[in-house]
Amino acid sequence: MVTIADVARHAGVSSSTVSYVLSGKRAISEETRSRVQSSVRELGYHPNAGARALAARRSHIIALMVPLRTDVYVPVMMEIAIAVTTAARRHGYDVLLITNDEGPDGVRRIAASGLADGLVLMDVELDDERIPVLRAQGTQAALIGLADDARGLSCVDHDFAAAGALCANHLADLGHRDVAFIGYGSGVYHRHAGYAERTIAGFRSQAEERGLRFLHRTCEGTYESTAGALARVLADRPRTTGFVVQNEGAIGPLLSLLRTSGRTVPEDASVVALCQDQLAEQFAPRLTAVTGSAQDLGRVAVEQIMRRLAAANDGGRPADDRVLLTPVLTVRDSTGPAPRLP
Amino acid sequence: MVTIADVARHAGVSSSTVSYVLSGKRAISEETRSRVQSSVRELGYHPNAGARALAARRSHIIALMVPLRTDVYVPVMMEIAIAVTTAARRHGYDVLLITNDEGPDGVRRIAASGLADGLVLMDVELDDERIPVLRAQGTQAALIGLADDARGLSCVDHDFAAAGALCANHLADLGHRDVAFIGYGSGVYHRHAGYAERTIAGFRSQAEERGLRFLHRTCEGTYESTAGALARVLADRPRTTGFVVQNEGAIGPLLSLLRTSGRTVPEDASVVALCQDQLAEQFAPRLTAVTGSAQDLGRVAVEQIMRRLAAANDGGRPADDRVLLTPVLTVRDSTGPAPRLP
DNA sequence: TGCTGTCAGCGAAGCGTTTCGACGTTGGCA
DNA sequence: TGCCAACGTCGAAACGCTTCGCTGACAGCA
Repeated sequence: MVTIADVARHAGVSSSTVSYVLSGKRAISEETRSRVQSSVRELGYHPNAGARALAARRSHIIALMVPLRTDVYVPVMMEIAIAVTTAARRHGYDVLLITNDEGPDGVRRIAASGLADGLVLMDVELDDERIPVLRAQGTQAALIGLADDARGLSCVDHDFAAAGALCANHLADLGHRDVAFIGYGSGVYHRHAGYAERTIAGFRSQAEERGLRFLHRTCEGTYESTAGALARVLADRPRTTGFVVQNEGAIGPLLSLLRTSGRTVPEDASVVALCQDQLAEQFAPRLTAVTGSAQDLGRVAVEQIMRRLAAANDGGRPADDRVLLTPVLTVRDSTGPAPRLP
Repeated sequence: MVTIADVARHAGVSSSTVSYVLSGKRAISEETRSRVQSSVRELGYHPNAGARALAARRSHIIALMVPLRTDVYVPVMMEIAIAVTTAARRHGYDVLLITNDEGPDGVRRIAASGLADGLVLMDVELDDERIPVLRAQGTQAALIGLADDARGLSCVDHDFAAAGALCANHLADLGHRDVAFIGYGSGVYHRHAGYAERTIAGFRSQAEERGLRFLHRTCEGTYESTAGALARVLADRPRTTGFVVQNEGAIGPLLSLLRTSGRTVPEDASVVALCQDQLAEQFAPRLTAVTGSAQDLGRVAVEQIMRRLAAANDGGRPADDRVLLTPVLTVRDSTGPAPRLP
């Protein structure tokens, strides 16, 4: 194992000088710097992470807490996780993966052991029990998702209300009057997942503003469940011509079911999906969809943590901020003018 | 911050005694043990990770290197990642997430800095350039996937050859004579991804044994690409009645296309998917599918690393092992007896 | 009674960094 | 020419833990 002392000896300087060359925290003559740097390269020196963390009281690790749940679209989670990792590396940080099932104790463990300098929390509930722990430990954290009380924290999320509103507007613009919103399973709403509630709220208020009549139906994302939801919609409002789906698992079934029931998309029924573009492109017809960038979510969360860390290090109190990413509606082949109904 | 010295003072013992209570590496009287343990609880002590790593020369972290690529089914990657994390926690380990784009340098960095005690590599290519680095650094590692030369490493993977064979057998049993294999995009085969090659190989040899005539077509997983692949199959072998799909993105399109072309599944055409059960259940009709457990993959990899770590710690040379998980074929509604063709 | 062995616990020496204060050396300025 | 500040470098003290060797105390045995 190559240590800083080996590098120092090789370069003919003291180990503190090597440390300063590497950290850039003090002025070093150009000549010494380059000599040290070539010794580092030549010996293949990598600072010992444990020793560094101990001495500097910074682990250069941020923890990412991911849900075990699979009722949300998994590729999005993965995309966020990878974006967090990539962004963190750009700041010289590594990412520790923690699962949600460790709960508040997990947060305590990570914070108290100094394993991580900061925490990114995914799948945050409106009233999340990890948040008080975070505050108590004084850990720097960024939430992906919005919490009721985010004092002392940073948040970033898609603007789901705007996304819902975009859907309502688009269908209204096309002349639809009766529309249905096929959402997540009831469990998602019961645990007050912010993204689900905010989407519906945004959709609802815009729908009302535009004079749309609408139904909201929960759906577990299976074929049967989708069939049930659709059947209830058509039973209650046979004249429904516009559909908004916020449940990746329900998209395929919904398209099949509409076809089976003799409705052609987009001539007889329009479908707007709230999902990633990549997924929207996979269906036939391609889906008009509302999306936000999952990567941006991860990237922004990391930047928020880095800002907080820097502020805390300068003795300041990190400013709380709250970023909402604007969603985009991409018109494809699954939406069209409302049909004339008999 | 609570240190081991605080706990020692609180319990009226020396800090080495606290350490021994926590690690169990020396005999401690029952009375002392319980006194220390309650001090630990009362003070909320968590050992400082950096100090522990420095002194014990063990970080209690394993690194997981995940692909950035998205041409493999992402939920499977996530499932593996979560299984690795969960399994590692059961052994008192945490998981560091590294992305593939760091390549061999990433491996070097992690190993040389002592950040992780072991490494789990996903998406291993047959001739992977990270492997020599692993060997050179003497890092304990487990590969998910099979490499050409795995000396000094442990491997675990699905038995893809057996999976391919299962598909061929199933279709042959049902009386199909002309079958098609819709695979991944050509890039996957060009980089010699083991899972893709081994599936085809297993399928091919069993198909030959059973006297099946078959075609292999690559497919990018989009609607167009699937349409192209299917069109070529039907042009070359119009009597094809059996389909094997190993490409999650192609499943939905394939089913739609078969329907559009006037073929009912399973009466006119049978479809076997190589995909997770969860996905297979989402389609209509539900798909007969061949699967292995992604969770087991992660769990086994962690156990392999733990074994290697334990062996290395006892001064021994860790035994290389290579585990192949047996896949399972679940018959659902997408396969049936071959139709009588005119 | 003295010797040996076991058991519990203690003290101190690291582990490899970072960082603070100190110390020559220069150069600029009066 | 003398003084001071800035610069570049060094030495040493942490950082909080693990672990090795040692020491009493006590029991068993001859």
